[in-house]
Amino acid sequence: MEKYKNLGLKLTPQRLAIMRFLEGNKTHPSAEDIYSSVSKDFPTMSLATVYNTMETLRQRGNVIELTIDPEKKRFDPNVRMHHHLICTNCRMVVDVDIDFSPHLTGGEMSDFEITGSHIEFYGLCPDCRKEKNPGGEKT
Amino acid sequence: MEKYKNLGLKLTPQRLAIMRFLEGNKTHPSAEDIYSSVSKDFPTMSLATVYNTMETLRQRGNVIELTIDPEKKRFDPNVRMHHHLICTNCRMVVDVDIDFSPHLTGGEMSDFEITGSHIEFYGLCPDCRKEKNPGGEKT
DNA sequence: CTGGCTGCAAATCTTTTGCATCCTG
DNA sequence: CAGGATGCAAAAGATTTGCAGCCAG
Repeated sequence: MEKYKNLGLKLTPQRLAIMRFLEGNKTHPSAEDIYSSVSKDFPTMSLATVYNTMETLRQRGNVIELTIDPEKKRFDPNVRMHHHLICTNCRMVVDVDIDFSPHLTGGEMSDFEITGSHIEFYGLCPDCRKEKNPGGEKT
Repeated sequence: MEKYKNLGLKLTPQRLAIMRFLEGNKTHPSAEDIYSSVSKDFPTMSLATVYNTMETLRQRGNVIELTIDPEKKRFDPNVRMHHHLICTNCRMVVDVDIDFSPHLTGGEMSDFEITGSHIEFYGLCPDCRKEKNPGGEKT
């Protein structure tokens, strides 16, 4: 938790619990995921606090807000530049650590000031392949 | 509109209006965008009909549902493989027609059956650059 | 004619907000 | 002690759904 001490943010038990849950977490949880997990240890935890804390952490650059799920926001404590592989069947998300430095030239693109990029790979995860469940619509 | 005739879907005036609006549309509109535009000509148009129609068109592969906006779904009538450049300030979205065929090997990734990919480029569009409005939070 | 489509309103789900109380620094 | 954080509930948006009436095929 040391890493959070000099960020100028008030360290409440709730925040520590959320940070502990996120530490090294590779599941790309939604606010609801975080809430249901953390509230086991903190029955008084409120979903609003999760949203508040995640927004605070996002502003401080401690988490990234992912838009990979049309139903809800997901969060990623891995703030290093990386990409994602998403199972279109069960919505599991895996980090992809390839390096990709695009060159965009031509037309409207050249007038943009490009600040970043993110690749979404889609596919079927091992478990869903076994299920032989093609035509993978969401849910 | 010929292109929609043999799809086995009932061609109502509302659907035709939506399809006409989408034809060649590069603005990546949300359901609300479609609704407010189309309802000018069809005052009886309902937002629910827009959602219904878009879901139908999506299932038929006539539009793609984009998850590039955390606030709402957006739709893209361009179903060819392409990518997007998104202004982090005004949320304008531009098509990017580069070809990118990734090779994912190693670890969990190699066990996936990869079916597609999509790159999101982030940046500031020409107009927002002029505004000299960095620190581009949404809205 | 008939089944699918529309439009309205209510319901659902996610996320945000107001506010009184609490607690870290 | 003060100001930010919490937690509850209500509000705000986006999207979905139920259902009676309508209309394209």
